[in-house]
Amino acid sequence: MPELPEVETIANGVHQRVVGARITSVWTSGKPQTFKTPPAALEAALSDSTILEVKRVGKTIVMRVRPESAGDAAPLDFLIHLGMTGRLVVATPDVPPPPHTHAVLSLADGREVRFVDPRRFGRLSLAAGTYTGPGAEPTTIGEQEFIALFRGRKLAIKAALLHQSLLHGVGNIYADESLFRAGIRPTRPAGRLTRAELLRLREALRAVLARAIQLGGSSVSDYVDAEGMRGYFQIEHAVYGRGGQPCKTCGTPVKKIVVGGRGTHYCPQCQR
DNA sequence: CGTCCCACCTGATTGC
DNA sequence: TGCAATCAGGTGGGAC
Repeated sequence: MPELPEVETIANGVHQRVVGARITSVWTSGKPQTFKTPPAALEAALSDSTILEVKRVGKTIVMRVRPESAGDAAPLDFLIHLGMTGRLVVATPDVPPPPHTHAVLSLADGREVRFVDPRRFGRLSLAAGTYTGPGAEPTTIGEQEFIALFRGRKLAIKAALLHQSLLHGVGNIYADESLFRAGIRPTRPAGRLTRAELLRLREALRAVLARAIQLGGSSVSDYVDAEGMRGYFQIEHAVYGRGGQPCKTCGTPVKKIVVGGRGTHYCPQCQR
């Protein structure tokens, strides 16, 4: 479900609500697929800890906690990956937990942080040290570093943008939207793009992500932030989800194809 | 190692 | 209306 702008919106919203709160106990559904760290270990590590910070790294929500019990215990990173349908919501116990709730952190003030995930593609785990993610941050990466990511690569630029060990945080929507804004066809081999095209792509990506964060992300079906609010960037989508409809720039029908197994949208006129 | 493709799940929508 | 097929914002592992 969520890509960088959606994950950032959720992380910021949860941070505002729970920073400084103390986790008193943890409940888990025990569904094995959801837990990269065994549920019992998660419950033990997070119970009686204080939430120092909630932030985004790539598409992962990082909840940094300090264990209370063991005096000078080092802070710990609790990682929440939302997969396609995951949600992280702050609620009060009088609101019944929705179906597919897989983890609940009970806070000392009575509120709960709930992880809900119908398709169970999401993952919960503890990081060994400070989590830095698998790749580079698309919002802050420099020009030379960006260009170097794609050198010599034969895969389609669209597929390369989705490769999290290169750039983390970019998903299907923002790959398509940034390629449109840069005027680059998604099927082009990544290593064949010119320096000028890659610089355009870097700028397009930064602009698209910044604008999407500003609008609270894209709500394509059921994505909501920590407060249950929808995002509004989908209104500004130029190509994603617009197959067959006229290009907003030139009127040519937007094409929908499959690249790297993912639905891919582009304008055959504007993107070369 | 780089790349491709499919499995992993549930639910909403489309099509017959 | 009813039921089956198709599709979905993501990853990770196996095959080549």
